[in-house]
Amino acid sequence: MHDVDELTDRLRGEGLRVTPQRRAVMQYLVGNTSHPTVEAIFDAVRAELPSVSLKTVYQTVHDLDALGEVRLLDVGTGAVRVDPNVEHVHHHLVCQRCGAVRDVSPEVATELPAAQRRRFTVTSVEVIFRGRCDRCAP
Amino acid sequence: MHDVDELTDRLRGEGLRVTPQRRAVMQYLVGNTSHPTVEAIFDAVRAELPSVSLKTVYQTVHDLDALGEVRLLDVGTGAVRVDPNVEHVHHHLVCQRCGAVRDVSPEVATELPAAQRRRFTVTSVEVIFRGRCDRCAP
DNA sequence: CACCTTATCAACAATGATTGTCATCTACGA
DNA sequence: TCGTAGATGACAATCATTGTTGATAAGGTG
Ligand SMILES: [Mn+2]
Ligand SMILES: [Mn+2]
Ligand SMILES: [Zn+2]
Ligand SMILES: [Zn+2]
Repeated sequence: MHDVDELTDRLRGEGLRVTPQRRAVMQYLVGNTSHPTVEAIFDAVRAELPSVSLKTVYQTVHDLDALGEVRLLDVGTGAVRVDPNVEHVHHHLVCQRCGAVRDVSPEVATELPAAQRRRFTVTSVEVIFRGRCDRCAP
Repeated sequence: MHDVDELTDRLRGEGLRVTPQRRAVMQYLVGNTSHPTVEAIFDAVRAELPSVSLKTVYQTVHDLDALGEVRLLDVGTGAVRVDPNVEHVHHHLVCQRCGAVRDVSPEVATELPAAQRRRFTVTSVEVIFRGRCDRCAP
């Protein structure tokens, strides 16, 4: 994800307007590695802008997704997770107790077996390791 | 997944009762490779038993899941998919156009990189290949 | 085989995440 | 500065799923 200034330019370049709400969402996401839910972003932004609505956060997150500045992940924790790390291909660790999501480098080989490669055009591969994070280990 | 007779025994063994509705759900799932949604099972069963309720199908599917006779997959298509193939470890192809889900043999190496293996206890790995199935290819 | 207990049934309401509607407001290019 | 496309926020609606409940029926027991 780019920094807020560049994101501002990109939004305007698409004919979209840059509002304090959008700026606050972007600021919160830049460099964030926690894979927050929309709700979590909402709570963070509300600390600055108490009147912001959840709908606006959804809106902004979707616009950033359309620009390719974030990715929206469904890792099975109930709500979509927002991932600003779009620069590096990577996979995810999901703690099934606390819901924490962490990045995994893509050393894992994820080629579709040749037999099926002819009958399916793969556009993306998602690998999710589920288990317990160190803080939640028994 | 076992056959209907064995499933019947297993349910009774758990003190659960075997009803025509449950039998119909099980019959539909045995050998089914389509990864149906609960709604799809509901529609199929309703053809035989018009009075069956969606809740009952959810109920049955959850009981079968608790028995380990099916697995409930969230592959990001909106509704849970029911997978009676619990015998073989495998991963999934998901067509992003029609929602079809197909099995992939687990030839893919899915070991967590050593660096992170110490800080996370993996209990399951899910690999989802997304793209276009042959019927939906442009 | 009839009884009794208790799980199941089906209708209905409720949930939680997300999206749609719409009247009002505002950013920003002209 | 102005006009307007676009954003905002309050609110209702959606969709998959779960909770509740009175009525029903399975099946172990005698
Ligand atoms: Mn990530
Ligand atoms: Mn499968
Ligand atoms: Zn954890
Ligand atoms: Zn398809």
